[in-house]
This record gives sequence, C-alpha cells and structure tokens, in this order.
Amino acid sequence: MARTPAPRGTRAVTLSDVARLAGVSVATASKALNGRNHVHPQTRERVLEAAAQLSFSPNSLARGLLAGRTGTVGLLTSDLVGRFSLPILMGAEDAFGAGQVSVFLCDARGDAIRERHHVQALLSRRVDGLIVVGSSTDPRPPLADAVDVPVVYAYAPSEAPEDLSIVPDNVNAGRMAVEHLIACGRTRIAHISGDRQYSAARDRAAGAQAALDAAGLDLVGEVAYGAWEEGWGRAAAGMLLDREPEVDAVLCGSDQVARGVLDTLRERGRRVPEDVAVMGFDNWDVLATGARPQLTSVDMNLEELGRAAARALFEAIDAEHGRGVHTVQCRVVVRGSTASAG
Amino acid sequence: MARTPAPRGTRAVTLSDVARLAGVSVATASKALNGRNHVHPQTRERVLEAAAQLSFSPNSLARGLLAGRTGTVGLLTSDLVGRFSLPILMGAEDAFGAGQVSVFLCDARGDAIRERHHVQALLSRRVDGLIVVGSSTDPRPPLADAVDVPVVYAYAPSEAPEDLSIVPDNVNAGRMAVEHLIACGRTRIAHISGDRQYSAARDRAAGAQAALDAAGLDLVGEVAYGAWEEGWGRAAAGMLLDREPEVDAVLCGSDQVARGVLDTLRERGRRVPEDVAVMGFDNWDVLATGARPQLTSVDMNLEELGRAAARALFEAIDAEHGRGVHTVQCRVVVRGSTASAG
DNA sequence: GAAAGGTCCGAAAACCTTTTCGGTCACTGC
DNA sequence: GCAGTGACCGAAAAGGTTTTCGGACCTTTC
Repeated sequence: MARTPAPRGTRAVTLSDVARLAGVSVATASKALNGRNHVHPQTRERVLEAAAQLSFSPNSLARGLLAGRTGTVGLLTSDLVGRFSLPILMGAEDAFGAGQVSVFLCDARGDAIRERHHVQALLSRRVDGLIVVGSSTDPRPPLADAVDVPVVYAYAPSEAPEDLSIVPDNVNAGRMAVEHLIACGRTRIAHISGDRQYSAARDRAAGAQAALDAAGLDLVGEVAYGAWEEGWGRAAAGMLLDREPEVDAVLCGSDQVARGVLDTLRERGRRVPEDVAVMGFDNWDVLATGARPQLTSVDMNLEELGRAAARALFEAIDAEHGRGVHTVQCRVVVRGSTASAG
Repeated sequence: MARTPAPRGTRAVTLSDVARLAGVSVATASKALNGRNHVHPQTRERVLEAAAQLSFSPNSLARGLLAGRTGTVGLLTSDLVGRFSLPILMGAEDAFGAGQVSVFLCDARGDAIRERHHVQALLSRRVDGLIVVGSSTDPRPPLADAVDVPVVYAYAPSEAPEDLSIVPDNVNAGRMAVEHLIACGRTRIAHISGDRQYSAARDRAAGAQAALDAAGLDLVGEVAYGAWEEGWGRAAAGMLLDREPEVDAVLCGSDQVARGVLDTLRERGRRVPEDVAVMGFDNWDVLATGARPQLTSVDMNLEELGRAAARALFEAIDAEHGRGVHTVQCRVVVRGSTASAG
C-alpha cells in the first residue's frame, strides 16, 4: 500500500510541471492529455507517463473558467430531513454521476432567505443548472432571483407555468391503487388519508374516486383526512369499523397511516388480507416490510423522478428549456396485505 | 416581482463591466467590493451601485483559482439511502452553511471504484477538504488515493490510526441505556439486538454489560443477536418470554427491533411500561413516536456528529490535522415505554 | 516655493488550462 | 537543389479575479 501521506502545503502539481518533466510545452502536454491530434504518439506517451508519475489532476477551476462551463449543478432542497427529498437526490446524483457532473447540495430548511443565499452562492460558483426539490407536492413560488441557468423543479412544482416541473402523478396513483383493490375482489373500499392541506392527499383521493366511479362503486364513508401518523391511522380505523363494519378494503394515505390501520384491525379481530385488504402509500421500506402482513404500497418512483429531473436539466443545458409540469408515474408494489380475496 | 426571465446566452457580467460602469479600474472595483481600504467612500459607493445595478456576482472559479482555496468541501458517503448518512450530512451542511462553504455531495454506493472516481473528481475541483461518511460504525479502509487535503471520517472510522475519525460512542450509549432502565427501577433486563456482525451491536452490548456489572446485576438470558428488523424483534421477544418470563425490561438494538418487541409484548398481554419497559436505539422518529406507547430510545446525535466532523475539517484546513478516533456522546430520549416502575 | 507625507487610483502580474495560429523540420517529387 | 507538403510542436492569448506596487494628486510644513 503505497499510500503516501498527504503532502500538505505543497503546491498542487500543474500542467507546467508535467510539461517540464516530459520535456514539452504546456500546449503539447494539454493536447496529449486531452487526446487531441497533432501529437506524436511517442510524445503523448512521455506526457502521460509524466502526468502519472506526478499524479497530475487538472484544475477544474481553470478549465471551467475558460470553457464557461463547470460541469457542476446545484441541488437545492427545502428539507433534507424529510424522506422525500433523499431518493430524488439519489436519483439525480445517479443520473449525473455517470458523466462528469458534480452536485452541490444545499438545504434551505424551508427558509426563503436561506434559499436566496444558497442560490447566490451556487450562481457565483457558476453551476450549469439547478434542481429545486420541494418537500411536498404542493406548488411552491419560483426562485426569487433572476437565474441565468436552467432550473428544474422536482416533486414540488413551481407556481410559474413557464417553469419546468417534474412531479409524481398522485391522481393516477390513487386510481391505480383502487384498481388494484378492485382487482383483488374488493368492493367496499374506504379511504383514510393524511392532512387535507396536502395536495398529495387530495389528489390521491380524487384518483381513487375516479377509479371507483369507473367501476360503478361508491366509497365506503367519506374520505377520512387527518394526519400523516400511525396514531391517526389507528383512531380513524376504529371509527371506520364502528360506522362501516362491512368494509373489506382500506386505502391509506401513507404507510404510516396504514400501519396504524393494521394495528386496529388486528385488535378488532379482522384478518388482513382475508377480511380486509390494506394498502399504503410511499412504499417506505422499513414500514412496509416490517408490517404484519407486509404492506402493499404505492411507490412514487422518486429515484426515477430524480433521474428524470437530472435528464431534463441536461437537455435544458444543452438545448432548449422545457416548460410546464411533467409527471412521473407511480407503481403498486404488491405485498401480503392485499392478497386476492379467497 | 421583477423576476426577469433567464437571459440565456448572455455573457455573465464581470468585474470589468462593473468597473466600466462605475468609471474606475477593475482593481479599484475589486477593492471597493471587498471592503479593502484605500478606496474613497464616494468611489466605493459608485462601485457598489454599479454592481447592484448589473446584479454582479463574482466568479468563484477565478477567485478560487487565484486564492488556491475554493470554499468547497466534498462529502463522500457510501450509502445515501441509509438513514445514518443523512443526519450527518445535514449537520455538516449546517455547520458549513453558516459560512461561505459549499458542499459537493457524492454517493459511492459502497463501491470502491466509484469512490475513487468521486475522489478524483473532487480533487480536480480543488475541494478544500473531504468528509467521508460510512454506512455503519465498522472501520473502513482509508481512501485509496493520496489526497493532499484534510480528510475527516465520520460514523465509520478509518482503519488507519493516523487518520481523523469521528464516531458515536456506542459503548457508552449501551451503558447509558441500561443505567436509565435501572433508574426506572428495573432489575431483570434482557437485550435483544441486531446483526452481531455490526460493531454497533457488539459495542452497545458491551456497554450494557458494563452498566449491569457496575450495578451488580446480571443480564437476563444471553444477548439475542439477529437482524435489524421488526420481525426479529417479534420472534426474539417471543422466545425471551418463553424462557425468561420474569423479565421486566428489554433493551433493543434498534427501534425497529423494539417495535417488534412491543408487538409481541402486547399480544402476550404484558403491559408496557408497567410490566416490561422497552427501549430502542437510533431514535428514529417515525418509529419511536408512532409506537404504543411511544418509545424511549437512544439518540446517536448524528447531526451533532456531522457538525463535529465539519468543525474538525475546518480546523484541519486552517491549522493542524488532528488524528485518531474521537467520539460524540449519545443521549437517551425518554418516552412512554420506560416510565418509572410504579 | 519646495520637500515631505498622505490618500487614492490604476497597470500589471499571477492563478492554470485550452485553443489558435504560426513556426520548424523532414521528406517528397521534380 | 528547391518548392511544396505534412506532421508536429510552442508561443501567446483568453478567461475573471485579487494583490502588489508605482504613480498621481493634494495637503502640510519649513
């Protein structure tokens, strides 16, 4: 292991050093290293050898300064702590990582001032583009500053219609969920969701209703809006069973809610999925696979959403900037809690 | 709302533009904007005005090229998907964010090749330092490449003792956990943990044993190592109750395990916390607060760990590089599952 | 009135890389 | 032997900022 200790303080090795060692000019060294033509193979070899020997690493700053492009993008999120930003971020990092692009990560903590601060910092670092990741699917105001690089909004769309936004298709997700339950033979379907303030909750309910309408079914009871918590799931399930004992499926607004619903069903002696099928949203692995039985859930494909945002940004950097709100489809991940009715 | 549309293609405004508009030289403009002395107040005012009018944003690339410092650091994580990297990352971002430092985020996906690739990219971007975040507390090999900037290892320590690592103090955490249970009046304490391969599991068990020894108590049964899953918690709790029915407290290796234990206890008719106290590890909010009763848990203070890593990196950049493994203390977050024995 | 001193400003170098363009050299064909 | 032709290499500029240092100008003092 020839792991040389960090030679702190030593000036970084530059192209001139390589050129000197190889006995050529910097111009030739540059061309040799970058695979430009008009360099004698033997010369190129000498340069490469010298570069390897000095473990030369070209200074991206100088390169970026000259090229007007830095190969960096900014990822601006509102709440890193939330579990939605992260997969998106991963997907984006993934899509960029293949190429030569590095990602600046900034968390605005939901604070507009901090957001502006971060945007300024990113612009001064001359990022080639910006992805703005929201913490919910509710539309958010566009960036306050005039930005001369392309911007893609992910998860939370921009309120400005001329901006490009990429969001999960929650309406269709609700539809798919109910269709799955119907395919499992369920006809008396209830919906316990989270906070009504969230467009995600309303959109999913709307999609669910659409699927019910299409099948000529009615929702059992009203949509029970509450909180995105297990406790709410437990409480709401209790009320539901009291009022609508004949229910045979519960679509839940999130996996947390579903976990609560599962708990109450178990305590009330209802078997899942035999008596009642339960379905969650988000496909949060730790909750879905830890449940008894394991929880069928709708996955929002957030990583794919992140990748899509990254791809869109690429296109916007190289060519024309897209507009409007684009959606990424969700998918149903079937587990034990919605086995077909026997 | 003077949100001008992105003027794509327009060359970015430079200091020369500002200087020209203000009727001074670039040197003077630079000094005026950077608060250097030897600039007439009136001149400075003119320059500031011009800069504001053009919404000038200094080019960090040029600045970094000259200064030899970029004000950027690299954050290299092995698994962004895991829930441990994220709070650390947030803490680091937090500590940096106050200043003028931006963070490059890279996820190596646990792949050594990808890691080297990322390190090279970061070095070519001339980061001022590097934080390497592991996915478990098990020691990891040091970076493969010779790196001429300071490196701080967070969560997973480096195997090389001359490196600087910052990790949670799991041994002491296990001790604190048992001390808390004893303080709650428990004396027949069992320990159900996760995968024995993880040093975190072994360290916590060691600390727990130390606290028991100090109190003159014995562990009820053996440490039950298994998996970091709810299912294991349920199964292990069942076996525990069969073999050691007199147990009055269960220390769990993670919140997931604890959730499983809570489930089994409830089904077996044991009241929590009256009959049996339950305690988790990680203080994973969604699991701990969703539980019935809410779960007492040991918080590893990962955000603080991230901040500590960032601070250590700062110091290493400005001054001398620290060495060895440093620990960040954990803390017990008390909730309903360990109320004092009545 | 001249020297001294102080205040403010600008020219130029430096940071490192890429690219353009002109120059050198060897070789070919007459 | 000489023009012509490639092949290869190097000088220099460009990119935007900071810093140094010299110069210009004004005020003060003898």
